[in-house]
Amino acid sequence: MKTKDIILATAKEMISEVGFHKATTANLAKMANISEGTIYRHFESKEDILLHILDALEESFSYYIEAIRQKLDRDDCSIEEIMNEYFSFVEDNEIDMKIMLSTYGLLDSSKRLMAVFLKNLELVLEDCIKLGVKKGTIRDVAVEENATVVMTIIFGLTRMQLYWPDRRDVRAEAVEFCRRSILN
Amino acid sequence: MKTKDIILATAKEMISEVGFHKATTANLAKMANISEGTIYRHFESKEDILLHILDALEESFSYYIEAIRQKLDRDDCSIEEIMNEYFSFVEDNEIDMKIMLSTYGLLDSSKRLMAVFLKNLELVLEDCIKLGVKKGTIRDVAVEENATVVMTIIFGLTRMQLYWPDRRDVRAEAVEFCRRSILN
Amino acid sequence: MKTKDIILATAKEMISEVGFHKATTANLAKMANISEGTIYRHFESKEDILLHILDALEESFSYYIEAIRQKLDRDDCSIEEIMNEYFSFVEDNEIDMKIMLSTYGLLDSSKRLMAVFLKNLELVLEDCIKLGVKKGTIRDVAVEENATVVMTIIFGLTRMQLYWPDRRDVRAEAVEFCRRSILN
Amino acid sequence: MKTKDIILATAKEMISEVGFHKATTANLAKMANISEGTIYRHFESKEDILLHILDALEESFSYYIEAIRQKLDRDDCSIEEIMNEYFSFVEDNEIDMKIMLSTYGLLDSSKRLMAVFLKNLELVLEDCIKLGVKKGTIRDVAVEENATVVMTIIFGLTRMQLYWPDRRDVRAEAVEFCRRSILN
DNA sequence: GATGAATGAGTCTTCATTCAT
DNA sequence: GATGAATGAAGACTCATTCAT
Repeated sequence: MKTKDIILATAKEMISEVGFHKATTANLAKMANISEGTIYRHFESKEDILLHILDALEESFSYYIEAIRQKLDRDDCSIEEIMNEYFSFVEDNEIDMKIMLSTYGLLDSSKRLMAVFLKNLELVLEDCIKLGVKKGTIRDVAVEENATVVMTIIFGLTRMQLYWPDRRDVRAEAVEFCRRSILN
Repeated sequence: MKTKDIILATAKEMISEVGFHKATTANLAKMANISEGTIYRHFESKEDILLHILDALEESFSYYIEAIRQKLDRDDCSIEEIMNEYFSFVEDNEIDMKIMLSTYGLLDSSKRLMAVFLKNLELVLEDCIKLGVKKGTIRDVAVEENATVVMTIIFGLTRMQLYWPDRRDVRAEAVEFCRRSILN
Repeated sequence: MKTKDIILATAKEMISEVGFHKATTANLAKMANISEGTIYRHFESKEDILLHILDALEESFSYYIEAIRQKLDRDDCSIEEIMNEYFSFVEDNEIDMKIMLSTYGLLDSSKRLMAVFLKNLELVLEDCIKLGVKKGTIRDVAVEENATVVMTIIFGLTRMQLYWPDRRDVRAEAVEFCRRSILN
Repeated sequence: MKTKDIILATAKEMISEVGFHKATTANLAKMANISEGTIYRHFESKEDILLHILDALEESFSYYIEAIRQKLDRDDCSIEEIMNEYFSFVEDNEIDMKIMLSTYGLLDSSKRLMAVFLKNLELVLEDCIKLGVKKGTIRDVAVEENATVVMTIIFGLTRMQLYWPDRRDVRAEAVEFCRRSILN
């Protein structure tokens, strides 16, 4: 494992656990078993580390969205699929997601990325609902508003899952909840 | 207005706007038109200020819960009422809510208070659903799981509302969404 | 003596002796018997200290120039007087002058101030020579060019005096040198 | 061009442009298209590079002085010749001269070399004036003091020329100025 | 000879907290 | 109660130098 990746991995762990501010360069260096100076050989600044983490997450997310889009194009995608795949995505990117959520307000990039998440999730849900309404599998509800509601539910659920892992996992019930509400 | 309240009010504004870390005691003193030393005559530490803010919020929340409970006792409370009243509560305590949400992860007290919010909201929803099921106004769904789902929706929605005020307000649609899902 | 003045005085001494770079905030604090933090209560940055020193020097210089100008207005000023008074000025502001000369190249303000010195000295010499030529006490030489030459001599001499105090003091001979060259 | 010479040439350029402190080994390596480690294969330290530059300048200067000395021995040298040849010397060694002048105060070697410049210039001027006085071409002035004055003028002029290249060039007028003052 | 990653001491700066007045 | 100057520990970052390859 390259030093840069060690730094990145250690930083991910630290930031997700104690937050960006308490993840100091001194602690990071100690935990990664490198010197503080080495951090700056691989990253321009402490913020730059965060940027790299967020960039990687953005790329991962774009793949998820791309996969959903392809299914939508093949007319082969349901709300529950979007939800479940997103739940999987979050599980696979747990640490990065926590970092994005916890650095919102600290960094423009973080806020921007979160907007990308919200917008894209909303758009695929819109398209999916539109399709469902046309096919008759989904009730004739206001498309945009309901897409936003479902997006909000998804987002709220994953946040709960990430930050309160001890709580009852209701993702499956949430899917059912949505099905009952908008499926014919 | 007493000095202590001036400090509290100024701190609220600053913390909700720039976050706990960037709200320095120096800035706080300047904005409150007092000296830095005075802060420490009224509070033990910077963290202590936050604690006071959270305590006040907890008290406000307890009134809200109490009101709901009384309605429940009179058998006079619906899911939408709980939701709408909570939305009102959040609107009335916008700044404090933002502070709680943004200091989660920084302070144990903050996390504890949030657990109080989640738990209480969940409990009243549970009772409300139980009652509804008994009365036949609500479908025969798993009570606890659905209470958790609705709670998650409510919580996700208010966070969205607080942090993305520019986004479409879908609180009314969300209420409808829930009604369709669990009402008979 | 106020803390700010203690810092300023200590900084002057240190910078003039070891240079701006080696005059670290840690050393400054130690030598001034204060903590490093105190420096930043009185100055915005290390550079800001230097700026204060240069500003004070600029003000002192403006008084010197003003005095010369008044003499010129009264038609009561000779080249040797300008030279001797400037030598006195430099002696009185020895440390500050050394700082200006040694921070040239580090700071725009320093370069700017030096330009002020050169220009003003040059201008009063020009006026003085012009007057002398008119009165017939000075030979009919190119005014501007000779003013520049004399200014350069003065400036070179004072630098030598400041940085090589062990060298033979030839300020008096330099005055004579100039008199022989341009006086009738 | 050998690696050592590339380093030397690049260092000269950098140091004269941005100063010794801002000319970091990292930048130097980058600009010279070598690795940082290579610098230390050819020089003991960053300071050592400066030493080499100064040594080379000292050697060049010794040739200039040697040439003047030979003319003096042939009784074939005037003050203006010494001045003009020195001006040429400085023009030919502009960068090195700037480095010496700007590192004075940073390095003992630099100060020592400057003393060599001053002393040698002074000595040849002394001998030249002595000769002139004997031959009757120069007035009967105090030899040593006037040598020092002329040396100071020369040194001040070249510094001005190097650091304020935009200023009016008065080297020719300065020569005239000196001629008027001490020539018969 | 050359590389370039790694080092760690040192730099400026910030900020919650204390205390004499 | 109030002040505000002083503190000092800790923060992010820099850079000359080393060393295994």
